[in-house]
Amino acid sequence: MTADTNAPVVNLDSIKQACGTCSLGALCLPMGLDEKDVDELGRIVKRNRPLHRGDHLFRMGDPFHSIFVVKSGSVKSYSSAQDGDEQVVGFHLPGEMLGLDAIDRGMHSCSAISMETTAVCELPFDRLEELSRRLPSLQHQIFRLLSKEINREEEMLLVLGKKSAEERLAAFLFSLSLRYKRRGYSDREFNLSMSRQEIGNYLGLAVETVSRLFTRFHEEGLLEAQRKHVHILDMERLEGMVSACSSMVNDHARMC
Amino acid sequence: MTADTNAPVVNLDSIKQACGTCSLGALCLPMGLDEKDVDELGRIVKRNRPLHRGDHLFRMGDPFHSIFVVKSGSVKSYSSAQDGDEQVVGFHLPGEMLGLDAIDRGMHSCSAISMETTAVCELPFDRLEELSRRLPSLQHQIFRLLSKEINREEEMLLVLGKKSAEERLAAFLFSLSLRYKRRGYSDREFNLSMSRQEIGNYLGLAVETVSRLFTRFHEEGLLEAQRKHVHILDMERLEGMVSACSSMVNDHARMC
DNA sequence: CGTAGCTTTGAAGATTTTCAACCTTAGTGG
DNA sequence: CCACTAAGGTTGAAAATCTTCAAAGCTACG
Repeated sequence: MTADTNAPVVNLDSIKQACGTCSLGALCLPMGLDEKDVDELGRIVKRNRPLHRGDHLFRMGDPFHSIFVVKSGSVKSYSSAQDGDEQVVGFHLPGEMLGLDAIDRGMHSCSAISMETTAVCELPFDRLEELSRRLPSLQHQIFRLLSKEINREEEMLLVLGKKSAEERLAAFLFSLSLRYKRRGYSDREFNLSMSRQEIGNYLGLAVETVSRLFTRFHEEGLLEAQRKHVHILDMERLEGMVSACSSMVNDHARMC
Repeated sequence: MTADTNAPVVNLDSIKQACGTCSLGALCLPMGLDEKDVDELGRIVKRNRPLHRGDHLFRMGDPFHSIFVVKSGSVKSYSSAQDGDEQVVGFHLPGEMLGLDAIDRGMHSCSAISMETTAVCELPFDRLEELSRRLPSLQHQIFRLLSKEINREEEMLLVLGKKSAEERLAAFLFSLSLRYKRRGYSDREFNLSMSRQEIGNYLGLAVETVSRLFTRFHEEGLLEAQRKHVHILDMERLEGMVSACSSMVNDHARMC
């Protein structure tokens, strides 16, 4: 099993090109900003030291200062009920943003934990807010970003409210596939950074159900799955299982 | 059965007072805006003719121009999967906002339909955006609004992902109660504007399950329910059933 | 006053969870 | 380098929850 299954298939330049105006390392920048604006935005970005697996980016109740963009690795955001078990709110892959739900109350309403070695950019929100006053296109971009996150969660409501266990897992895998593809990774072969338990906590299913579904998908020739490593064999059928519904094709808020 | 169970218990003035800077009829205005700003905001608000039961405010796919605030009545927003059955995304009561999910793609990603005679204010988003460039506190308010909607939906994810049918209905009723209370209506007695089917489509349950739960709640002395009319008898126990989880206490984005 | 549309109720069925046990793998320390 | 261990993953059987199907009751409205 190769260790770098998730390595880019296309080179960074072509991603940048596809994104329009990208810089700031892995951070995708809003389109519609000129070079000077991008510079200004670049100046407020903080680069933090990398997080290790299990490190918290923030915890529920922490005061809100910044939103974060995943540069590499992956982050899980989750809220936990009194009884201890967690509802995973989202898995954040490189290029995706988190912390947007904290703007309202000025504190984080869910926790975020690194699922592997992860690098993030930190965007202090007060600076971003101030900058967006002067840059209309940035303001618009942030409105869109927030709206995008609302959309993603509305799709998730549809999945949790209407879909069977099978459809949920299919939608989840298809969504992951799409998100990797968009970033130039393989859409057919990747390593999950989350456990079966965490997938269950995301999809509202018991671990055992998730495990059984992986087994069934395997038996049906839909995919090969050895623990974290997933190889999708029949993408069309997978898509068919998903697009019976409107799906889960959105990734998290991204700047482009 | 009185027709005006949902009539305000306190008078309008005291609601205004509680809201801070309220005007524009039933529309609550952002706090932190001075009178001049409020005037400016007031000038961009369009007042539409009232909607009748069954009128669409917008449909999925419609181009996005405005966000809406419910002044009186109630609106259901829903997305429908290919197979026809709908997932209710939210019920919008007076003072609550809808249409925020359309900003990202420039078109509505769900439909909104009036559940009874309803009055709404229309806020053209381009004007709002332009105005918020000049009014930092308005900009901040809109960021918060969008974030609040993300929060509400994250709570809903927790409900759909982790809660039993009983807990879901309890959370729903408790949430309604709280939202009515905040606006000066009775929190113990109100008329539902949605059918059992629509409640089911919101909570991810079959109609029959919803109906049976109402019956059970009635038998247990939790409430009296005659079709649309609900009288909560044991608020503490209801709250207990809900706060076992973190609940569904948020209403939709509101300006104050 | 009749009818259509909601609501309720019962019984059977399906899906998913729970409980319990066992298997596999990665990591640890001898 | 190997054995051990803990954590994660899988599997089976029983149980619970919820849905589906079918039918009947109620009520609002024309």
